[in-house]
Amino acid sequence: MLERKESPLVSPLIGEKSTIYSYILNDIANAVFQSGDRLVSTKLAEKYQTSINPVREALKQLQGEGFVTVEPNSGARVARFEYNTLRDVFEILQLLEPYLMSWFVEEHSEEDRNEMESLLKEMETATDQEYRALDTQFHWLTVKNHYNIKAVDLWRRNRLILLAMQSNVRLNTTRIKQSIEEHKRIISGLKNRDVTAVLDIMTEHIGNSGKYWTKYLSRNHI
Amino acid sequence: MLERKESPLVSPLIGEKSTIYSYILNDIANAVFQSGDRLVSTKLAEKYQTSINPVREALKQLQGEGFVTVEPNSGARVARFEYNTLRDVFEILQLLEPYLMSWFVEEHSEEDRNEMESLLKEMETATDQEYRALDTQFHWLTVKNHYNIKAVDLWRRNRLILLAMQSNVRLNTTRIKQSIEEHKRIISGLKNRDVTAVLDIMTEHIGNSGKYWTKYLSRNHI
DNA sequence: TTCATCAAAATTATGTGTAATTTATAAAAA
DNA sequence: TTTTTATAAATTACACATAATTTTGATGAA
Repeated sequence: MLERKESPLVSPLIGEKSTIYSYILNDIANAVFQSGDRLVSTKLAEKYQTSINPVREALKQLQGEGFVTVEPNSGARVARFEYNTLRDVFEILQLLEPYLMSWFVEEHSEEDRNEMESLLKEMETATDQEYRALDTQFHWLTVKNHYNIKAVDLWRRNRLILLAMQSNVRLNTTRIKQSIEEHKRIISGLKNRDVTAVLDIMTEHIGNSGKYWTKYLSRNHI
Repeated sequence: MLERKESPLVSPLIGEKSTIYSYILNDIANAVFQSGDRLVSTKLAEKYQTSINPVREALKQLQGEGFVTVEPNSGARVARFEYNTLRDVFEILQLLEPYLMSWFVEEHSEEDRNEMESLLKEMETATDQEYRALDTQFHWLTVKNHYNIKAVDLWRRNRLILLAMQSNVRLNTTRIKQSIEEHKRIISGLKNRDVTAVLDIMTEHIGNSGKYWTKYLSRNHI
């Protein structure tokens, strides 16, 4: 189709790579197209060197997945990611993560844990952009093999919305340090296969993250 | 577009009525199109008296929502609803229902409760087809006004999948009686605004329903 | 200035036609 | 008989064209 700068940030969460669908989703997740932006099919067709029909179909699919809203006779927009959305997404993740995680605690391999630890090492020296990518990889590792494909997909989509909302914003150092600490505790809980301990940390982890972002958003009147 | 027999069964869960999208979704939810059936765009265009582009777009949206699978260069099919799907759907509902319900316990009006009681009355004399419709209405009442739109939508979609899987099958009388009893207990819990009691009954209710259907499916090797 | 009105431009919605691809069918070879 | 291969039919994918609708912007009246 067209030259596209790679978006390594989101890659694990977006499967197929070379479709208009994934181009647009990448651009949404990386805030190239931001909350509320109009997605004009003719413009997109030009951008991706194709005709409008494939674009419209991609937009319809993204509408079905909740990333795009389509107003009849008025066109498509990036879904509005604002305060309420963030709250809703976090609350859904707070239901999903423990469910997905409890399976992982029992079933994960030592290999998984090693991979997590190497991710954690990278986190310690990462910039905030890199940190978000690593954090995503870390959690993706804990959900991607779960038997409930629908739940995994759900998690993935909500996580992408978070990424889209956050990619404009810098993480502060305190929150990163706190977050790394929480990841460490998760790993040690996994080592002991201690389900309740891990779930406790997880809920705390998501809760803290949620608090951080809702505070951020309310401070900035989004 | 075209004459369509109404599908009162699913109506509350499918919003807009006169689009190709909702026609197809209705037909899926009512098992006119069944699990795995091919959805040939030319045929559908003919059926709904339109061209293939709108059909393709509707199918793409349904793909995004998980009702349809699309294999490139091979076409669309109704998503496969089988044993694993049922398990996954029930497990997701088991996460969602308590979350949505706990809000309803606190916030519902007396009017809501009256409506639920009149639904319950109808249930006592309903055929199994009618029973499913009433049951759906009953639960829809408890979730539709929740502030978390994403969660509500999620519930709605999973519920539709259940309907699609079950619309072929007769409910037995014992299960209906048991189910009515559970509904009664839910209402009385609501009256007392007793969150924990209602949630307990809910988990039991979903659990029983899940058990019934997984048993049914495994017995019939689906 | 502010509001209402109307025409032009932009954009969406969808119908039609064609190339590319896959699937189905049947004949030929093992 | 079974497998392979070739051909025809069906179907998808997409470019293009046109109709319908909305948005924009200019003009004139209050």
